[in-house]
Amino acid sequence: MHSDPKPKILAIVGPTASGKSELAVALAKKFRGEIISCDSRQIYKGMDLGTGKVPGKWKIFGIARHPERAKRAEGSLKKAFVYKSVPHHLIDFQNPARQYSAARFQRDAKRAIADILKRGRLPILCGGAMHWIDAVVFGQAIPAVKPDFRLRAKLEKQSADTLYKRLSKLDPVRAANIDKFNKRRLIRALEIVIATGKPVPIFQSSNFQSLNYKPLWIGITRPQADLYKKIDARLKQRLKAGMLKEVAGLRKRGLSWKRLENFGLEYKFVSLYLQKKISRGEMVKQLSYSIKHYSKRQMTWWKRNKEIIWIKPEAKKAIKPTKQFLLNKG
RNA sequence: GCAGGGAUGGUAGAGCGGUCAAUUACACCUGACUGUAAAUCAGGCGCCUUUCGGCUACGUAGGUUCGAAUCCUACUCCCUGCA
Repeated sequence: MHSDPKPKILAIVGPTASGKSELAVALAKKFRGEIISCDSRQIYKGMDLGTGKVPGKWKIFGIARHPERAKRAEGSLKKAFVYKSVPHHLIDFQNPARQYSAARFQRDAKRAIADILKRGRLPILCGGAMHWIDAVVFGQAIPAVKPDFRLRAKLEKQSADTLYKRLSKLDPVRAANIDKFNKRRLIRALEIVIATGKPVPIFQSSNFQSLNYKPLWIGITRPQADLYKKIDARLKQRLKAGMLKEVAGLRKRGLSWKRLENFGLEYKFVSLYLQKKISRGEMVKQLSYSIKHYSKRQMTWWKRNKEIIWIKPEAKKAIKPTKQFLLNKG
C-alpha cells in the first residue's frame, strides 16, 4: 500500500546563546509556522530568566478564537504560549516540582506536531535539548518502562562495577555497548531488564533517518570566541535581571535544593550560592565554565548529524533553504 | 635591618634523595549518550616518537651524591613576625 508522504517539519538547533529562538520566530512568520520548543527546562513554569524563555503570554489563537468551534474541533489547542504573535508549544506548562522526561516529551511533541499540521501550518522544532529533539524527529522507541524510583535508590548505593557485572549477566548485549562507568545508564538498563524480564530492546544505531517526518535540519554556528562572549554577557545580564530572586522564589514555593541543583547551570550554581556553599565570585566563574561546557556538548552531539545545514545566525540565511525544502515534492 | 616561611606544569596545590614528566582539583582538548539529558559519563593533557624509547623540565647559578623537585651554598623575587 502506498503511504502518504511524510509531513515536513523544521528542526532548528544550535548551542545555547546562538540565537535559535529569534530565528525560529522569523521563520515561523515567513512560512506560517508554529514553534515547538525543545528545551528541557523551558517546559517548567516559573523558570524564565534562567532558561531564556521568550516573554510570551498565554493566548487563545487561531481556530480557537471561536469558542464554539474550538470545542468541536477535535484535538485543536485552545490556547498557546504566544510570542510576537507566533504560537509556542511545550513551553511554560509543567510544574517544576514534577518529573518530566524525554519519553513524555516525545509523546507531547508528536501530538503538537499533528495538531499544527491539522491546522495547515508548519511545525518548527527549536531548542537545545539534543536528545529530546532527536527522540521526536527520529522517532526511536524509548523502552516503555516507567522509572522505578525505589529501585533506582537501591541500585544507586552499589558501585558501577557491581551494576555492570549484574547487567552483563542479565543482558550481555546491552552490557557490551553501555558505558560501564555511567551509573545512571547502568541503572536504567537494569531497570528495564528487571521490569520486563527481557533484554533492553535494540534499535538500529543512529542512521539519522526520521521514521515519521521529513525534517529540514538547520543549525546555527558562530565562532566559539563570539559565542563565549555572548554567553558571559547573557549571564551577567541574567544576574542583573533578577536571577537570584527567581531561584529564591522557586525555593520558597517548595522546590528542594536538590531538585534545583539538578536542573543545572543557573539553577544549580545560584542555589549553591543561596545556600552559602560558594561565594558569589565562585558562582559566576563556575556558571561561565559550565554554560560553555554545555555548549560544547551540544556541538559534539550535533556534529554526528550530517543532515544539518549550518548557517550563520542571521535569519535571512535560513530562508532560501527553507523555501526550497518546502517547495520540493516529497 | 634582624628572625622565620616560601618559590613546582595554564591555575590552585601535593611531593621533601631513587619506584617523578611529577598525586589531586580546576581550566583546556576529544568523545559517549536506549524515559533524570542544562543531567550523567569516558579518554587526553611538557616536547619528539606509531611502539620501544629519547629529550628538556620543579625561581637562577653553582655544589654534595652512583642518583636531586627533594640536601648544601650564593643570588633574585615574594610573604609573615620583630624592628
